[in-house]
Amino acid sequence: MPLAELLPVIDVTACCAPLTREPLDQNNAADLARSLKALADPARLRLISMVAAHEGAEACVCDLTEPLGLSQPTVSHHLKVLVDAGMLTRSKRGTWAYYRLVPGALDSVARLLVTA
Amino acid sequence: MPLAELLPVIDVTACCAPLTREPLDQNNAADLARSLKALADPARLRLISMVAAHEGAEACVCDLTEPLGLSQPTVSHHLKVLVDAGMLTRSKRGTWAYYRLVPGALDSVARLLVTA
DNA sequence: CCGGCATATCGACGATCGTCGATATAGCTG
DNA sequence: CAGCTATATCGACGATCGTCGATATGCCGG
Repeated sequence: MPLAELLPVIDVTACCAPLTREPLDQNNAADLARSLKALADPARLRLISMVAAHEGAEACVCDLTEPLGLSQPTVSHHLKVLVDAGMLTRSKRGTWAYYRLVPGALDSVARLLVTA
Repeated sequence: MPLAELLPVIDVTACCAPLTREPLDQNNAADLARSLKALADPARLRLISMVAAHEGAEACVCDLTEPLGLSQPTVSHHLKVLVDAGMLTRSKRGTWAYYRLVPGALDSVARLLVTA
């Protein structure tokens, strides 16, 4: 299963009950797994937290490459994975591409995991 | 990075602030990524929800193989991944191995994702 | 002690991932 | 227009993953 098969941008918001509430069917399991897979990488987690922490709650690739310690193509790749997963938005202004958290995206995933 | 490098059983409970609160350092990012990676598979998500939904909140491999539609070795493998990640416990009684949710394990992960 | 069952481990396979350097694209500056 | 800079895409590589069938382990009933 490729990280985000064909469709770009998953709507993480639209889903079901927490996974401990009732048995997950195959489709819901695949959707949630896709979201989790996008998050399940140290570089991407750090990117998310760096974007959130950056002034104005947005950051461009140039802000992220050096502190992350990975090459520019790799950073762009991870950002694309996060955008395709619906976790970040990309807005290009001039030469720069600015990334922001999608409000509620992380929370939707968290809500599906929580047991209470 | 192998799914759970050498140490069995991660203590998911002991960690830091939500990832949007402050920038994650490399170690915390790696730990959280390891937990998420364990969850980021449709079969494993369904196993968790099936265990939670099963009577007595526990289930043995024999209960899970057929509804999941995967071979017995594959199911055992996924269960081991979840045990090593600290999400499930295994207790052997006679010929059977019973798996249970670790209370709070999913919630700890969820707490790290939430932005509010 | 033997046969059968439940489970775990092993070894293999094809598929996917994370990373990089090289290159393409696009916008700004002069 | 020419050159620079920021970013994205491409193609490749080694590593990891999910799956399976075959086999090992461990337990129970006769």
